[in-house]
Amino acid sequence: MKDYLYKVFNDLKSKLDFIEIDKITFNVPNFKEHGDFATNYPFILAKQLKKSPKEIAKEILENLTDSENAFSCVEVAGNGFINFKFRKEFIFNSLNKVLNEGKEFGKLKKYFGRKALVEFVSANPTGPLTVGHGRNAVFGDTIANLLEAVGYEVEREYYFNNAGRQMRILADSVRLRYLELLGEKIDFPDDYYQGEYIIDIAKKILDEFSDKTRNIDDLNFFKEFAEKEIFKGINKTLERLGIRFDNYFNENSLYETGKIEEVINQFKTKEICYEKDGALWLALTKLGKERDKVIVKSTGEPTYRLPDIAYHIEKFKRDYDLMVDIFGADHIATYPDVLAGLEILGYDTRKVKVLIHQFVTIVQDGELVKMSTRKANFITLDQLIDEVGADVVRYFFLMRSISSHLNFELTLAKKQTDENPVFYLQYAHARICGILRFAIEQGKQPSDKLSVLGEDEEINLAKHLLNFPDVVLRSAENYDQLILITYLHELAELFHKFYHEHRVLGQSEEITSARLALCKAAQIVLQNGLSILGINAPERM
RNA sequence: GCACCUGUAGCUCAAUUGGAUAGAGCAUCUGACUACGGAUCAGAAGGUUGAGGGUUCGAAUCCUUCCAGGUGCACCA
Repeated sequence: MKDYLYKVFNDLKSKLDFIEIDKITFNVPNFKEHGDFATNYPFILAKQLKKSPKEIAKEILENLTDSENAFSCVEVAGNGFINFKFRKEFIFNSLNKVLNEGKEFGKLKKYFGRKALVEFVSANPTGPLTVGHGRNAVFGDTIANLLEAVGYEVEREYYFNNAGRQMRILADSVRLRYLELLGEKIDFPDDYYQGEYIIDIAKKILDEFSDKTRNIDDLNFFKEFAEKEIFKGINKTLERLGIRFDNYFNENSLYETGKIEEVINQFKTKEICYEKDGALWLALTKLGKERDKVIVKSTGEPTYRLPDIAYHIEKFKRDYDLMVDIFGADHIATYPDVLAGLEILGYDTRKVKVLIHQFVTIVQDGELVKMSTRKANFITLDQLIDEVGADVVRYFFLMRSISSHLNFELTLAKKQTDENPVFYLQYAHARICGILRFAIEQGKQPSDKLSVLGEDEEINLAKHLLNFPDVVLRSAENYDQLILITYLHELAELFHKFYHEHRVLGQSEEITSARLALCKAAQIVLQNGLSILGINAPERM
């Protein structure tokens, strides 16, 4: 429907030369008396044309040609809105597009031929994924799905660091637990990894090597073993949520291939860094930033900024049109430095999109569940999936805007009742499947003659279904999964209303067939939408 | 102290990015199947959008000053 509106306004350009298509927006009004779509375009033109919005609206209206006879009513309303109402025949005929395209309905070509990289999770292999990583993982995967839906060729990438102090402590934690299992009396340090999973890894070493590795004091052995085990666990958890990565990028490789050194040299050539107190500083104040930042410590080790910059340069070299980074709120202060560094070196940072999500807290029985990684009393993502299942986990992580804190209500998530919002969507789908199963038993078929329909609930549902591609587009372009979620919720609601008011089966042949087709279309859109969210559309519940 | 995020119905959150009368779910109260799944539907009640000021045809949204909560502010990542 929106396509048609843009087409109509495009035709208008030959008559009214002030029309600029990319400045026009159409939206679904809050009140149905205002029609199916409305535009505020006359208001936008008012200043430029020095006329009242109302006059402009009238002028547009007089020149509009409805070539396909799609509108039942077009009118100027309020002080200059233009409202459009579509004929039901146009709506129901358009619905055949949904049925014909099936799984492809909602897949767009707009960004076809462009490459996107989505980097997310990127947790270092020091322990199982936490609930916080869960939000990052599910959101990142959904953004990747959305970009795919609008035509991008998407790669999912996991960036990790398996060097440095953290990993040494991890390795030594495992070593000590292993020795403990061998009966040695160990004084386990407070600032080591306390988690149960460390003991599990130690047990695996014991199983595999018995006491042969007892006297190994090379931490590398323990490090590699632990890393392998932890990654295995992380991937298993992600797999349960339906998340798979195309690439794993090891930060260490940047050192091995001399990329870090390269970046330093480039900064030096640009004369944008200087030495002070034995450290190398990046002169960000020259770019109008508040303060300079250290890129190489006096110990000779780079700070995180350098590898992060080098990593992004590698991404640029791989020639993506879009690079999305997904971080938790704790990274808020770090990425501006990285972007500044890239800009100094002449990279177009508009291709980098940084999405920051706020933290997750677990609420149980109205009380905050306190979590601390050091004490290892955190809830792992795996435990969460055990408790409520993958679909609920995904939905709960997606149902809030990323800029808001997320209270994961465990008590609510566990409920298999109408209080749990994910079931509302899934139930609508299961219900449709029920009807379609029943129809097959009775030998009824959907037809393509939908325009025999005309009840309010049928029209409302049909119109909503046709908006799906536009919702996918808006959702992807705004990196906002909530637009899609809200849409699907409304869709389920409209279907339930329709279902309640009108029976599908047991009507006249042509009505039953047409309603079956409407159900089928609703099923397609629900499936396609849920699939972008990575949530199952069950046939039975 | 500085930067970023948040503040909307009793609770958890929306609001097509500056649009028309601020909407959902839960909780509360009323109602609705001898037929396709009642995990549903219809209705009631619930609001000075944290507070004040400003910008304009028009503000929950933008600017500004406060108030409250969260996160970060290292030669940690």
